[in-house]
Amino acid sequence: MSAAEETAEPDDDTAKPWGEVTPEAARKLLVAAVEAFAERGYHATTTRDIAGRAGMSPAALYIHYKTKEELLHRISRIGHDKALEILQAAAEGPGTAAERLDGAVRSFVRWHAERHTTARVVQYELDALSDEHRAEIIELRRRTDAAVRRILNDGVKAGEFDVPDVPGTTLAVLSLCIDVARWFNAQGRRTPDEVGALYAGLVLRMVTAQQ
Amino acid sequence: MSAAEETAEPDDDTAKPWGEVTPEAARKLLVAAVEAFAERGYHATTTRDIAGRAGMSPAALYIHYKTKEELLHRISRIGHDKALEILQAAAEGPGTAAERLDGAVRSFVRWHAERHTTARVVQYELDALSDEHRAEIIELRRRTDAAVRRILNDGVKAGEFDVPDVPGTTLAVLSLCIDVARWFNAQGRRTPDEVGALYAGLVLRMVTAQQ
DNA sequence: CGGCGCGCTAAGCGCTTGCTCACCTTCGGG
DNA sequence: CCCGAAGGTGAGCAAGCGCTTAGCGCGCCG
Repeated sequence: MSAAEETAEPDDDTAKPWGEVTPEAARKLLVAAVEAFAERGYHATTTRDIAGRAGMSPAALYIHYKTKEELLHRISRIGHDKALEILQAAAEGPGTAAERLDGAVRSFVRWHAERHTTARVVQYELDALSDEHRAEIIELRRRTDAAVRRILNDGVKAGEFDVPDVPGTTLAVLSLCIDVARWFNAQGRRTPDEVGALYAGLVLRMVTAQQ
Repeated sequence: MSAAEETAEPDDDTAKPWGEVTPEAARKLLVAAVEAFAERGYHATTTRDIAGRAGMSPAALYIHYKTKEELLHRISRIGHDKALEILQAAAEGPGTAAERLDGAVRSFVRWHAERHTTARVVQYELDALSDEHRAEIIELRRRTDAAVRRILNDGVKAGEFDVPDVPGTTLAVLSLCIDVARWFNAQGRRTPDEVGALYAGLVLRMVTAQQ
């Protein structure tokens, strides 16, 4: 398994979204599950539906995953890892706090728009996870929150931002970005880039001193 | 049925949330369904669970509602009516655009926080509705959107606001408010009033000219 | 005070669910 | 050239699902 992973290029997870899921059949099943969960929700999706979308028999699912919940966990875990990676890269990057916040919101929103099927599963199907799996994911979300809070704190310290309630504003910024997954429609008028630019501008106004 | 409704005071739907659902047993079932749908989601909730929470047998549900989906529709319809009422009252009220926007966000957020179980069902279980019922609800949401957009347009016309993209900003404002239903926790540190005040302040910064 | 109708229940029907199991194919190594 | 592991299938099991139906208790009207 790790030998197969090494044959892939190291950075192709942006180009090929589920490149880290290694047996071909397991990836096909996982992609099918993402689509189905995003469309109908976890509980309304049957294992027969997932297998059918992947062009396989229902039993094939259980060769690669122990349960339907394990499939959801794999999706949620990989998605949260990606989300955290995006925000931490923005938080630890160069530039002023304003520039980093702009980049963070822009890329986080773009991810929620471009990959809104995945994001929908990642953000709205937490309750369906088992207790242990949910706890693991919640820890990742805590770190996501911390990355944004760090940018805001930096900006306040540098005098760039005027933010009376940093934790509350962190919540609002993440909230705004995450909700994109709920309403974004690929057939709609706005491209992911446009939404990212719009939202980054709005967030910067929220934190900038009013004069 | 209308005779029974007339015996209630005209304005008690704020004090007694589901006062408009008239046979006592039907209301108990609906309240139980709201709790169950909010906790587990529509598809993961069984009719036995709803009836059990209401202290009745599973069959009792079908005396008052034709199907489980009809229950969801009743909840969604009443909830959307209430949400629209809140925003239209704010939009058509007196005061400057800034004052009306402040009031709109404050009361809309407060509703999503205080009644976050109901709001969660209303905002996140649209997909489970039948096609006709979903179309009816989407029309209500269009009007909700229009109420906020009207405030923003008024503010721009009056020179109070600097909003380059009114439809996009309308989306963002509603998005911010709606997402409260996802994360709000009654055991958390913030009261609905505090969140409403915080969010109203952030939204005003989003639309106010920067100078 | 008899009986009628309404609100409710116990039991269960037909179906779908997540998941299993016996079996089949394919294919690289001795 | 056969063999065993890996990956797949068809059929089906037990459990749980939404919903129905036959019948029960009880308040109300003649």
